Amino acid sequence: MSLKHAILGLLDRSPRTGYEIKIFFRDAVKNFWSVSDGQLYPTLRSLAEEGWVVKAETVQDGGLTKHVYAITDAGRAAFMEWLRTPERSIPELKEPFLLKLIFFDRLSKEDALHQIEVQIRRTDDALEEYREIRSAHAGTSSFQRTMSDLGLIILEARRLFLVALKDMTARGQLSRLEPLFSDETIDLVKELFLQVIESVASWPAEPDDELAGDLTPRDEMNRRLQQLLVFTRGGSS
Amino acid sequence: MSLKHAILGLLDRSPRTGYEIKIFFRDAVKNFWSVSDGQLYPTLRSLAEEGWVVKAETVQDGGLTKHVYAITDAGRAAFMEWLRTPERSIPELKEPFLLKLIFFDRLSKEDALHQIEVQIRRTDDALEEYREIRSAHAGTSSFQRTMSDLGLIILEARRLFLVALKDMTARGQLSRLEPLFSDETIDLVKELFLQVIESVASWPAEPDDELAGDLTPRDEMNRRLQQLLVFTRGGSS
DNA sequence: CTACTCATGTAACACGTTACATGATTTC
DNA sequence: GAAATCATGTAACGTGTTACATGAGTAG
Repeated sequence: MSLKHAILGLLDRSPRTGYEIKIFFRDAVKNFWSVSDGQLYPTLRSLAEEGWVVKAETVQDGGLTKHVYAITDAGRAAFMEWLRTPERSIPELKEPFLLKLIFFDRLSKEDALHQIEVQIRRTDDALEEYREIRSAHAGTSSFQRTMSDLGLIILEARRLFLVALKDMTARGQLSRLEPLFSDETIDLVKELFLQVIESVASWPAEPDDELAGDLTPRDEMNRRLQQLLVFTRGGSS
Repeated sequence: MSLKHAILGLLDRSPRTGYEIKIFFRDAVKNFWSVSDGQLYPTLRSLAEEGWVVKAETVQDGGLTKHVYAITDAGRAAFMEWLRTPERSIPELKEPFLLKLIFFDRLSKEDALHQIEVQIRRTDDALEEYREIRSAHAGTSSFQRTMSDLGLIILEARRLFLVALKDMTARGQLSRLEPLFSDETIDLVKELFLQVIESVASWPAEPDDELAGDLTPRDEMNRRLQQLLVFTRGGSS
């Protein structure tokens, strides 16, 4: 169970109360893995029963009762074993919207378009939240922070799909027996991604602070991408 | 519950057996929404109890017992109500791998890299499966078919993230206080996506089969993207 | 004095997985 | 004759949500 082990990981950093763990999942892991009260507190009890955590302290902070949990050696061992075990699967795209999409031919064009628009709005909302997370993390550094990078890039891809789908639906062109994106388009997007990766890979292995004022490989990549956009815009027929 | 209503949608197309529904979820909705036997058969019974489906026929096909289910008027009404109700939320990125990633600073560089590589391999496997679905759907047309477009574009984005993460990890550059992708990179990728969308939007409203031999807007877009790739490759410093 | 946040929990339910159980037909 | 596929189901368990329940402190 991932949640149990993630809680152990937090307690391994420092002992904390159920409420503090709750705040972490509400704010720090926002949009990734939400945890309800009805799941968190029973999980803490279950962790205690397994001997992986102990209720270290019960503080009476001005009438309020706080239970501070701490990890045990057994808990630490269980956590590290979980952490070292690679995840061997990736999740399905199990969205209720996609299940509904199968039957969209039964809807009027107006109904279908409206539903796709709602999805685009929700995607934009989520993008906005990820941008906020990114801002909040600015100047910090960790694996955790990179998660907002994934959120942004995945949601932009999702948005691309939805807008293209909306467009094709509006024009009634889903009957043209062609995919939304051609194989060539997918391959080209893939190629573009590869170029981004190559640019990242061309960063110097040793950070060289003395060159801070100069053009970094990242700047260079952005300059190239920028030019590329001007190029395609200008070449529009 | 989405599954119940999706089953109703299938039965609304034509009556079928539990096994036929099972095959649909195994093959047609592969990688999107898998359903186990232990969930399917109880769900069918529950649908019957609610009066949304009826066991229309029990065929003794050479010793094998087949139960053919058919949708009722009440079932049809429930299905259409579900179908017409827009999904007001989008799913979280609830991947066990991401929960683990929070604590990757506790792993050795080798362990971290290995785990990221496993994820990349699984992503490639899934991409391969989506390409197969695309091929299987070639020449057909429906909303359902577009789902593989989403799968491909989302997985390519995921792959971009993983490879960049692996690269930064290998170089120990996650401590450089900079995001995996800069704001500019995200904006530029977004711009590129917008151009793909614009190209899709510029398709003629009326399919004109007589121009089939000519350069379609899609071909035109691919030509531009191709040029763009040559341009950035050539401009490499 | 009202509403919100802090703080902790329980109970019922919903959804989903895994393992088990049975038995016939078809393919190698 | 062994293995895979066709065909249907049950039981136990794991995970997660929603609603409920309680009570103190703090900001408007």
